[in-house]
Amino acid sequence: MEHKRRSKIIDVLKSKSFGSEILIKGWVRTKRGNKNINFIALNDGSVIHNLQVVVEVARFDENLLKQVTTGSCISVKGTLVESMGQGQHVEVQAKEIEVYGTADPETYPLQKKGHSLEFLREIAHLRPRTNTFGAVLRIRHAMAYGIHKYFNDHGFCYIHTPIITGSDAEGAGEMFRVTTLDGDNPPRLPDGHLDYTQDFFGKETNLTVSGQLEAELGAMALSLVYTFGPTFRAENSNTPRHLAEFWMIEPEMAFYDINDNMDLAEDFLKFLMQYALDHCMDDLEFLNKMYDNELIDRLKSVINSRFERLTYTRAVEILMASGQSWEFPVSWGADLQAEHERYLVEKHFGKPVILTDYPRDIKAFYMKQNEDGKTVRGMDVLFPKIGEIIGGSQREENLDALMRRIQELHIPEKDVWWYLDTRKFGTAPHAGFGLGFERLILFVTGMANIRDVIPFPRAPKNAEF
RNA sequence: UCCUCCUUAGCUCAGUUGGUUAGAGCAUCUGACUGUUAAUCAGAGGGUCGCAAGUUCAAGUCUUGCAGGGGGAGCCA
Repeated sequence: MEHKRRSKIIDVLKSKSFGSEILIKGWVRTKRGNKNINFIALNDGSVIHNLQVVVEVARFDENLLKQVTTGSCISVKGTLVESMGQGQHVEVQAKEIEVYGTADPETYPLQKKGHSLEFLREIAHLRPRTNTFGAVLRIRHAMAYGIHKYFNDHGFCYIHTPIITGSDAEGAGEMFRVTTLDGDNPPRLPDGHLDYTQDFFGKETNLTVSGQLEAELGAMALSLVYTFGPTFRAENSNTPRHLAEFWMIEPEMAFYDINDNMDLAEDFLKFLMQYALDHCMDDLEFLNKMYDNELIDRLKSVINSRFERLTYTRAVEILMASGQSWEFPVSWGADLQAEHERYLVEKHFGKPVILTDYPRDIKAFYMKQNEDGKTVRGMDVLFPKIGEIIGGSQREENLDALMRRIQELHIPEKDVWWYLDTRKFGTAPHAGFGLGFERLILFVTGMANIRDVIPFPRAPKNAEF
């Protein structure tokens, strides 16, 4: 029995083997034509472009062709030919068509005409079949691969940190509880509190808000490590830049100080932008045309710019001298507001900015304390359009200094004894940062809402699909 | 969570100072057309105006509450 292998449309479109027999499979985007000839635009997700299938109506059963509608899935055997029409170089002259799955045109939600992104969010199970989400998902894949490639090529070891954590000391926000206790009738202690000793892990557990503390443990053995996994925040954040479930990349490097950390962050981001330009140009051109006319120029400009590095203190001086009127006043010691960051990145410098040496009271306990007693060696990378894309720091490796901070902030020592042990046994200067994967994808795709760069977004009041 | 705007046909929207039978484009269906490119042309079908209550002779339109969504802010990645 003859068995022919399916060709991917991305390869067919590049092929010049005119006259050869090929087999293609995919989903119908549109069908048009007249009673003599039909044109089917077929897409299999391998590339944003469709392959045109030419159907001589007389050669096929009428009922078969009736089933070929927008959204249906078909298999086509035919001859690869040079296109007689405009708009494409190659097309397939159909000889056999098999319908795998019909799609009732009366009820299939996707039309050949464009849909709003808001509507597509309501049909997230079908939106990968659109040009936009095909492009976003291919870019998202390329960025995930590029991240692993970058770290692998630079001698980093990929560490899998736990999704379920028994520590609530990470201090990165509200957590989702993980439990097998009976929600209707949970065991309670005499004082009324839940009795977690009867829970699955014998203690209170949550979904992770960061893999950083565990990544630091890895860096204290393997020197260069990174995590890349899901992260969960139970914050009631309703913005185009926040998700309850998102993916984060967290490299952690022994023997790096904050300047090494900044060098890595800048080089890493530029590598990823270049990787997108090198491997996703078809998709970027589509997004550039449909959503953001400056997208490709912006990616190139980031690659070619030197990120501006300055201290928080210097940034405050610039903001106070700017003559701008702020909704929130600028003062040393207060966290910078979105409007302040945007001014620095988009107006004052016109390129990515890395702010360092923040007041210690507005930053996490693990950041390396400076000699001035007021600031810590934190760093935030601020990007145009999306704001903070990376947050990181040199870590406090001195046990006494770290202990003082933990006591000041009333962090229970019993929860972080294992973290403190790294400072007790062979401590080393080290640094790291966290990159929000979806924020990276936002920047690289030019999409405006973070719910449109993850297949199935999780956000307050939204866990469908 | 706060501020603000929105919710009318499958989709995107219009709907006047409250007034009789709620409109358009696209999509869908039927027909026409010998190579189309978001094909084109002609015709047809398609609505509990987000949900609930209230004001009024009369509510898509005004008021209140609730739900969902967009934008901005906070929290952050």
